[in-house]
Amino acid sequence: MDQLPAREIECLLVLAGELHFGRTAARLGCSQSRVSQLVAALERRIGAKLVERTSRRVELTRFGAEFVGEVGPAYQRLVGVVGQARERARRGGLAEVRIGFQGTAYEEVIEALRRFKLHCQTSVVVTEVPYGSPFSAVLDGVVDCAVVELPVRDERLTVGFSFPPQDRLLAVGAEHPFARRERVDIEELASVDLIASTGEAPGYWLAAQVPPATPAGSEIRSTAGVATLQEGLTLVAGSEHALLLCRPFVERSRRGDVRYVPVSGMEASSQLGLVWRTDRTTAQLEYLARLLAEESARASSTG
Amino acid sequence: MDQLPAREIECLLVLAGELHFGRTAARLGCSQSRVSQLVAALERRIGAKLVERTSRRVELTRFGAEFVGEVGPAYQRLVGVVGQARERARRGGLAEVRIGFQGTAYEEVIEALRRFKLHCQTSVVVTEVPYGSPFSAVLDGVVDCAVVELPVRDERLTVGFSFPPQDRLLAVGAEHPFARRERVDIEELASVDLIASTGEAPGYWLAAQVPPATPAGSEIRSTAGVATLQEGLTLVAGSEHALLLCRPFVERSRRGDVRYVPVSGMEASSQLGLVWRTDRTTAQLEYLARLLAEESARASSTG
DNA sequence: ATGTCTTACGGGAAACGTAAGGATA
DNA sequence: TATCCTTACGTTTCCCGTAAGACAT
Repeated sequence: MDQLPAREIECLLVLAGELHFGRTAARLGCSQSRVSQLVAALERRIGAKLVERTSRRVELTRFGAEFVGEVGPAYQRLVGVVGQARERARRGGLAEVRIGFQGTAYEEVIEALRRFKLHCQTSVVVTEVPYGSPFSAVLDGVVDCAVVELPVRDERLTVGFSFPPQDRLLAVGAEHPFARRERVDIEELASVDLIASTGEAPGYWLAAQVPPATPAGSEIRSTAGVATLQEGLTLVAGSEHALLLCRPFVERSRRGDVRYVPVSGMEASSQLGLVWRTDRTTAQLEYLARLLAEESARASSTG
Repeated sequence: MDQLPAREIECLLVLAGELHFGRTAARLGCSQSRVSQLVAALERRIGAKLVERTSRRVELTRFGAEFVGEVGPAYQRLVGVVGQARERARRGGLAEVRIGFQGTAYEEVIEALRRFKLHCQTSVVVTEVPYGSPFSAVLDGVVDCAVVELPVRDERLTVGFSFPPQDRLLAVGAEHPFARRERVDIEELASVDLIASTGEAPGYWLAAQVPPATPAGSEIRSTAGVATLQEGLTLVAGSEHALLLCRPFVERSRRGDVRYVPVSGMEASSQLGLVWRTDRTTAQLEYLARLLAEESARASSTG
């Protein structure tokens, strides 16, 4: 099987419209004889006369007309696809951007995505990434970027934007000793059993989410692990375990059988950020980061 | 706008499947370095990295994967269309054959068409051509061939097959002097007013359908013309005009207000034939002619 | 005679392979 | 070191334009 004769097809399609070798040559930007050669070559390749031509008249054969009718759309489609790809590349973007989220998305993120889709003319696919493995999906290329809990210390990952830090609350069951407290001190965490995340997250990240010790050095117990925060809440509701949560998540998932207690000394200890693979940095992702920054600034000034 | 990079696209598609330059080169029948060059050229042309490659690992970029997903189907479709055209050309046929009929088609013609469609894998479009202009549609290329009344004396037209000659009957109104006759002699046509065909048919053809004189030399009047035979019958029914018809047509269109009288001396004077443009003779049309011959022979032997 | 398509032919670009280079495991 | 992709460079192909030829009006 030999090569697709793109030039010859292009030539035939133009000739089918012009029915004149000279004008066809002009539109193609080549010599008239070249048109003759191309058409002849295509006819040889196909094995049938496509164009009926005397020195005075040019018209398509019935076979040629049929061929043009079939090849034309297919050819135009292929040209269009390549052209669109060029265009997208010029604007540095993908046609479909897949974004992962840990838990749920802020309102300002939703608004940023709306503007992003509009401006970049891309479709956005939102996926939830496991709470315990925030980076795997990004590193594996399952998503193009993700909004995840920081910190990220990985050469392969870039943090395009960091949201303002948020407070952390301690979630405990209604029967828990801390359930009625207005506030607990961070050193008091030594007396609870914190729920950890199970997953492929690196140690430094897990330690940031579930501190292994208080600032004073007392060890913090952790005998249970969960894959998602919802699982964690369910576990909290019916046990002595406790769970550290950021404020935005708490506001989105209050439930009656769980109490949320501020922790003194942990103010502004939770921070979300937009992360992507460093080797897949694109203008498009950087633009998304900028949009998030704008929307975040707007939200903090009006809210 | 420059050329469609068919080779580069083909190469990328194979590489997307193999994820290995060496195997891709083997499948393409070219050198490994050529694969590298082609991919690099395509990336330069598109303006984006399509393939992530180290000396140890080859994988598509997200952008590349998207591009392959779009280009692949379009490319395969175009290749397929060209290939199908080649195949059709090899078997010498059209994908859609348009056949014209004067009046209606015989049963044996229908059967021949059925076999034709099956064997040549073509679709058949049946059109009615004006009775008075049987050749125009063929010459203009509106139909690829036509079953029409002979004779045809035209260099530009080929008669692929002639049906057996059929008798002609004289159609007259119920009140016409000949209405109750068992038979009329051809010389008696001098006393009727024959309906002629209006259209672009050549003189010799019109004369054959509506003789201007009897064999003995008496002139035959003709003061009215119609475009179709149905019009002619309607005219006959309510006037003194008469109309010459072939027997198959009479059998298919009897009406109560018209009488059909055999004409002595005009036996076997009507003949249908399959006609096409000489300069568009194809094996496919010749095959259709052969099928008609077979079916015609079968019909005359069994009927 | 003029406009139009085809054929012949030569120059030059680019398609391609070989071989050397460089990176990774 | 072995594998595998890239780069450099020379060869060959064939792309393409010029010019002459053929044909119809």
